[in-house]
Amino acid sequence: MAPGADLPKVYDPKTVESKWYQRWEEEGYFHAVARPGNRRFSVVIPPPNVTGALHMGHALNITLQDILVRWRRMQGYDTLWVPGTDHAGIATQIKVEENLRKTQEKTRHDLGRERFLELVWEWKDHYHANITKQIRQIGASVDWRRERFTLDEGCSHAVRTVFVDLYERGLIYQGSYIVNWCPHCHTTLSDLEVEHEDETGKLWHLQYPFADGSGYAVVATTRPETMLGDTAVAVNPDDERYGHLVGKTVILPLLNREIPIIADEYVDPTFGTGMVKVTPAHDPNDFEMGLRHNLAQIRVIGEDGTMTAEAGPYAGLERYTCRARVVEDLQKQGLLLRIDDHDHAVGHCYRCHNVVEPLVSKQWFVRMKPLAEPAIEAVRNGSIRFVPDRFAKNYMHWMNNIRDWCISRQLWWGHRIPVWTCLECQHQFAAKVDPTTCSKCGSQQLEQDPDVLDTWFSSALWPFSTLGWPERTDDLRDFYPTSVLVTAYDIIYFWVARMIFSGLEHTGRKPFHDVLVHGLVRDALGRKMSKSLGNGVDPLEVIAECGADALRFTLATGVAPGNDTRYHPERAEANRNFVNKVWNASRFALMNLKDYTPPADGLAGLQLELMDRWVLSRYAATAHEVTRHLERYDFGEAARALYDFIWSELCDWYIEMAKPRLYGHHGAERRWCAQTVLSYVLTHTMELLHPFMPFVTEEIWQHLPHTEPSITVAAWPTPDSALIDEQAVADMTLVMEVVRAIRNVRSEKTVPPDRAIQAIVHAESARRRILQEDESIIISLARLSELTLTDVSAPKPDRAIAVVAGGVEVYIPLAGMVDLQEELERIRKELAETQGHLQRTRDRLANPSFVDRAPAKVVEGARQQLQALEEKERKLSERMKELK
RNA sequence: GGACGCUUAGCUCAGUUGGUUAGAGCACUGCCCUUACAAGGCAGGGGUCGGUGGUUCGAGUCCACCAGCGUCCA
Repeated sequence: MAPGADLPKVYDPKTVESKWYQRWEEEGYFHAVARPGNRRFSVVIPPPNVTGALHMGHALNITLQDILVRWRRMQGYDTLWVPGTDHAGIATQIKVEENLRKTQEKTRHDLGRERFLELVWEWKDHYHANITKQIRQIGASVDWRRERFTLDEGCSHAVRTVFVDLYERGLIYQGSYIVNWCPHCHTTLSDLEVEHEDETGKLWHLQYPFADGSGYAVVATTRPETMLGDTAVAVNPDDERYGHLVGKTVILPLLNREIPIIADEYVDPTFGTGMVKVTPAHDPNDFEMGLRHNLAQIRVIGEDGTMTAEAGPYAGLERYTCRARVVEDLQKQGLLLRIDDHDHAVGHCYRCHNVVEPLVSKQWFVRMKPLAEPAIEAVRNGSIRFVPDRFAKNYMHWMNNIRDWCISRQLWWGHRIPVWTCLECQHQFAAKVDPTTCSKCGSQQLEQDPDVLDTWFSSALWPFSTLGWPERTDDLRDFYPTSVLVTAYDIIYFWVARMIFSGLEHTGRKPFHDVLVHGLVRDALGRKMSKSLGNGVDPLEVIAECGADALRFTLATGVAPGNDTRYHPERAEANRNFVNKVWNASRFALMNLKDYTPPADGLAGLQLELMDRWVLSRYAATAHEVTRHLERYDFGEAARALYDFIWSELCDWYIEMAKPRLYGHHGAERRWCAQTVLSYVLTHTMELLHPFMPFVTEEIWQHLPHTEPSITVAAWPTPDSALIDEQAVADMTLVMEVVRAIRNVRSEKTVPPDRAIQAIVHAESARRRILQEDESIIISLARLSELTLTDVSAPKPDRAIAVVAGGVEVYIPLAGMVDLQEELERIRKELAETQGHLQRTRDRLANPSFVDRAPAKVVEGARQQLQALEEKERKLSERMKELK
């Protein structure tokens, strides 16, 4: 497009965003190609739930990744960002089941496994289109040609391979252990999937009569219904109160079962009475105790949350109804000693939030200890780096205390466990390919395990399964290990830890170099966004209102590394305004670049003026700063540097200063020079801003002189350090200070903006020369009718307001507006401030320790400051005398 | 019980290896629809950085303890 095409006055994100994303995708800019010998940058997206909708957390996660990916792509890396989605076993199955119940009043069992799964796949296809569209709307520069799904053929193959390998090496085993059971979702959960919440409950003190009739053992419990499954009473072996009881038996009330009193270290003598009931089938600790003492496991609560036949007269009762009945019956029998209030942690299902029931069940587990060791080492020795590093501590703690991972789920939606049992010879074996005959006896009577794997089992393989593992693909060779994994801290254990040990175990290499951890997006009140609270903010709504660029910038600037952030609509609006500012500055530039032809040799050979050298220096410094911050994953700081440069320097000063030249008031040559600098700075600033705001920057950049077809593949700016010009910055500061001083006086005296006033500046020759060069700038920016520059020795004007700025005296004769008393007061105040500051600086420099020990640069800075302050004080004092 | 985080302007938050007079957005005050932008411009008010003690020439920044809030783990 030709430079200078007319642009609308207000930026409209909608048309621009859809247009460019489509173009980028069509042109294949996001498609990664590994060029021999080139640097690589690869990322796999944390796969969102395929049937979910993107929330603010995803938007943040995707934005941060996209900033990194776009930046590295521009830096020339072969950049791959693998997109994809997760089948999310429980969450998805629940949704489809609910829908089935609502629309057809059927359960999955009515349909049968095969038909039900067909339905889930349809459901998945429908929602998949939705979520990938959302990822596009945020602007994610992912390689759609490499999109993956955790249940697709390749991922499934990887899952099979891993499972069979671990199975055959004895690292996957089946066993009856106590597991977390969700009676609502009808499946086991891993320890991680249980959320503990403190609840106010009761502590019931129950009396179990000794079998010999010598009295009662008093036990305290928070779950009296489990007493039906008690198989012992335990005391601490060191508890002198009860030592003599060990070996005796009690009669379990209600069921009249005789159970032993045992001694076990686990019992806390200070809890309750120091005697506890032991229910090995329904409590993790009791389970362990049961194993140590060879106690029977009597399962009295069933998988649907009702009491089993073992509960005798209570069989069939719902667990809480049973609790009430047990308490009532014990009370009737006089065996309920008392009830205390008691706060305790209760486990809830992280999906449906019902109370989880610990029960003994036959499940599949991964033996974790051997897998954890290399995973611990990789983080310990820095091979894998957490950013911020404090998260490594959490990881280590969890890994060091890791327990075996229950991986079987009683669901249909997921990777079915690839284990078959021969109905003839009972041989059990795992297989990568569905077998038709028993590997031992050849029988065709095979039965596959009905359960599926924990969704996280497949997610754990994501960084390499998506690249083609276990095949030795080019992608695996070129892009694995991935560069960085970007994720929120709430899934470090669920996901990051499991990817690390899986990667190390199965590929022999770490899955990624860095783990960039970010926080959660909360609502304006600091609450976690959730469906039940209804406080979630839909990122797409924000995009509709403010544009994707504004949303991205809001998310990028609102975060400190690893910390949670609150979403405030006002901030998105503020950034929408920033996008509009960028738009309008560019619009102005383009209006003044209509007939512009850039020089062949860049900036060389231009007659650069002070303002040019200044803005180029500030631009170069900004470019270095942005790059430095990105290298440290400091998105917020990088964005802030750009925001400040663009708004406070480029817009507020450079563009304003350059206007007379751009309007041609100073001839064609000076106009062309200003055009060149403006075009250069704007173009490269758009490039720096592009990772944060991909859409608006592309739209603007396309209107500016360019060679590459798209800003997405433009080179990341690495400005020549020679552009850094400290002298220009210092000189420009003087000009700006003089302008500000005059504006300040105008404002205080409420001089109407359209009234031009006079100013007389007394300055020594060096400063006078600088001001002389930019005389016209000062005149236009401060709205002067006349600017007189004279030597400090010249007589001071009468009846003028005087201010000291940047080491020069500025006099503004305002006939009839100068109030002597007011003027004296103002100067007195400023003098006092100056003297205070001066005193502090003198004190510092008078301190030999400071002069000796502080870096030379700091001391030199203080000396210069002292000089400036002394000069200012002198001038103010003189003025004071004159007025008196 | 253990670990971690937070506490900075009225509100929400930044503050990169300790270094001048601590920043931003929103809100607030005054002037202005000046031909890029009123989703804007110019000028301004406002905080001593939760508390105490310490290290240091120098602490919002490092250390210790305390308080409040929050999160994770057990």
